[in-house]
Amino acid sequence: MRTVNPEKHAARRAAILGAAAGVFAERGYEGATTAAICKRAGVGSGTLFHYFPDKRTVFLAIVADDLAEATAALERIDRSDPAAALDAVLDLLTADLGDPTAPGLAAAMIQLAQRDPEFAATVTARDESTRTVLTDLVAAGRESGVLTADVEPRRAARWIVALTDAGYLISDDDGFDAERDGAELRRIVASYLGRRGDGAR
Amino acid sequence: MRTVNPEKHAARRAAILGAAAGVFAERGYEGATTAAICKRAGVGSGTLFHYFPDKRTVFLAIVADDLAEATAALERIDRSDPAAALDAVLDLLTADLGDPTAPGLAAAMIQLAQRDPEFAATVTARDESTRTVLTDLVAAGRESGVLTADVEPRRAARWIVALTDAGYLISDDDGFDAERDGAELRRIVASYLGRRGDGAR
DNA sequence: TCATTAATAGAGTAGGCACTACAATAATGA
DNA sequence: TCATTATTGTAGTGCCTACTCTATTAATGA
Repeated sequence: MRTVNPEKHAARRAAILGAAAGVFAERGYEGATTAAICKRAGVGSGTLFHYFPDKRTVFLAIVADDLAEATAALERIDRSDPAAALDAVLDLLTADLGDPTAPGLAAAMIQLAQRDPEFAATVTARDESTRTVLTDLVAAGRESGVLTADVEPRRAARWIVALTDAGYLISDDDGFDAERDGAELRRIVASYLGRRGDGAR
Repeated sequence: MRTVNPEKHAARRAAILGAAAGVFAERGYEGATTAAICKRAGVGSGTLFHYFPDKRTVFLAIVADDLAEATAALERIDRSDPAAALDAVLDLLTADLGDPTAPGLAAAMIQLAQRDPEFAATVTARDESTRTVLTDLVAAGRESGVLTADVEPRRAARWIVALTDAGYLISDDDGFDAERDGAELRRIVASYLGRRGDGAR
């Protein structure tokens, strides 16, 4: 007999997904070849297709894993103080601003979401969980008086997410600085929401 | 003898580019097949490659044409009043927010720019002309006192462009409304720049 | 009208792609 | 140790791709 070793399996799987994320980021979904993914992961094509039925599922797994991680991180946030919680969410959203693969990966996701409804749903779900939390926080912040701007919480939440996405899009520009531009992003959000007291943070 | 008819040539060329833009938007750069472009444009593959040497050049032409158009529109703006000029630039930047192909096209551009330096330069040039104008306007606005926020003009210009780009990326979301969300975008920019008087516009 | 040649379509081609078939290896339980 | 089977690599395979070749059409100038 022989049973599966779940740790080894998970490790190999993660290695493949990591390599795949890099290739997808550099070449887009269609441009990424399974051969390139195999090479970077250091496995044969037989191995790749032993772990995943097809290329599409590989990409889906990347997003699904990230969704699970992001959701878990969101749930760990203490929401008793809206202002502090808002900062914490922004920390999460801007955490990977220095990651050079981020813009390419985001572009690849948008691209596939364009014509793959199931994939689109996964991506939407990822944004949705963040938006829901932000919507609540903005509403609570306005009620408690910390946020003074007259905004619709739901719409504001969407734009805050969009704003951080924008950060990833320009993060491969010359002159982009993860720290300084991260601070700028917070300043934009703070002024948008009419945050009282600390202008930037 | 027979000479080229520049009008007919330009018309056919434009028809091909229009069809190509749609296909690139829907399927991404690699996912777009020349066959699909030909079919949508209603021409044979021989015709396509009579007008363009290869697929990459087709995409490059789309961006280059758009760059020329955008630059011309920017130059037409009266820059004597910084506040009004800022509004005019924002009008230009948000003009196509209702275009359903915009997010896909933007994603395809990011994707190809990732690994094609010449293409990346063209895209950068497109953003750069807008950024330069915005940088000047923000600086002028601060000097004249219309803009009260303590921002670096250059960095602010970059973020304003990024913000509008983000608008295009979320413009295929459920609940997105070109007019309302366009207004929201202006509100964000206005508060960010500390625009005096009219909060939204 | 007629020679010239731009414009066009469509069949064809070489190469690259996702994915498979299969043989070989090695980790497990007994 | 040995049987079992999860795991792996390699050598395909058929399909689809960007692009080419060539024959045909039709617009122009003389």
